[in-house]
Amino acid sequence: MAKWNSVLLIKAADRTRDLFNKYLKRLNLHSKHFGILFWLSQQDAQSQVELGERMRIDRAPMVQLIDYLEQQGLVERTPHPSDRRAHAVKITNIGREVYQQALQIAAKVEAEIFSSLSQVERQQLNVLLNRMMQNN
Amino acid sequence: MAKWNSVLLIKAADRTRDLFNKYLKRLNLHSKHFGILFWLSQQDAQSQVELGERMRIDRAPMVQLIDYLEQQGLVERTPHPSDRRAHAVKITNIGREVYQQALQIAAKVEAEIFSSLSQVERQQLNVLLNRMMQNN
DNA sequence: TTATATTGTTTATTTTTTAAACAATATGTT
DNA sequence: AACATATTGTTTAAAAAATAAACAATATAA
Repeated sequence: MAKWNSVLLIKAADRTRDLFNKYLKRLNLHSKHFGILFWLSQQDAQSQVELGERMRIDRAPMVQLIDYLEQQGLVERTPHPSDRRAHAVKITNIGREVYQQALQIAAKVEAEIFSSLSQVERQQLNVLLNRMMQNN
Repeated sequence: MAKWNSVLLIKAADRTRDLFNKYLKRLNLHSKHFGILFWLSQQDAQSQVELGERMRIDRAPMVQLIDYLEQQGLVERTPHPSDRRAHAVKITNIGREVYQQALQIAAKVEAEIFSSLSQVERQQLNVLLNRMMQNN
């Protein structure tokens, strides 16, 4: 009986997201919020549309997510240097601190979710997933 | 810069599900419907709660999903042999046919999603994901 | 027997998504 | 320059989905 990678992939991801969301509640955050902080920590001062493209979130719901993070003081909307329509969303110092805590949670989730895999296997998985996601 | 397996996993799964849903529209199905047919083809005559447990879907929305599949003639509710509260949901002959077509779509999705991985790597991924999902 | 739990269902509530419209600005074309 | 078209962020409305609560029927446990 063949086991479909796509089925397994979706199942594993659902479980991971659920667990992550469960733990993130302690920081009053959702995995989508984490995603934004993640991408901003990769590259600061992105527009809302840019963030949405990376996260496959439409700009309409993105407004609320940024609203929430801004309200929590974790990011701020600043004028975009080259496009007056857009905002350059920046992570704040507090945002960086909270993101560090979120990273610890992420580490905990990883430890839990991938507990049945050895370090080498986790690295293997990383290589495979990275390759899959290469084109965008 | 560390890439988190959990982040990659969720992203890969989202992309996979989106693509699968896109193709499944041709059969007027959703990936959740496919999931039900998948599990019924693994083991027929399961109760709605059983199916829901496997798929992490509450019994309330499960009612509608089964309604839809029944309406399409792909499954039928039959009396449960040992529990008069429950239904034994069975896949029909038509359901089996449509499921075969859905499998072809799944194969196409797999081919597309995992195109950057070799056969050996796909097998590797399969082993890793299976191990992760082992406990339940 | 009685109390408690479970299955399937319906209804209502809440949350999310998606779509549509808008002003401001940007880009592309003539 | 002038014009048409596209894009960004936002709000609002509409649609879809998830969650919760309640219920009858039946099952299980005390």
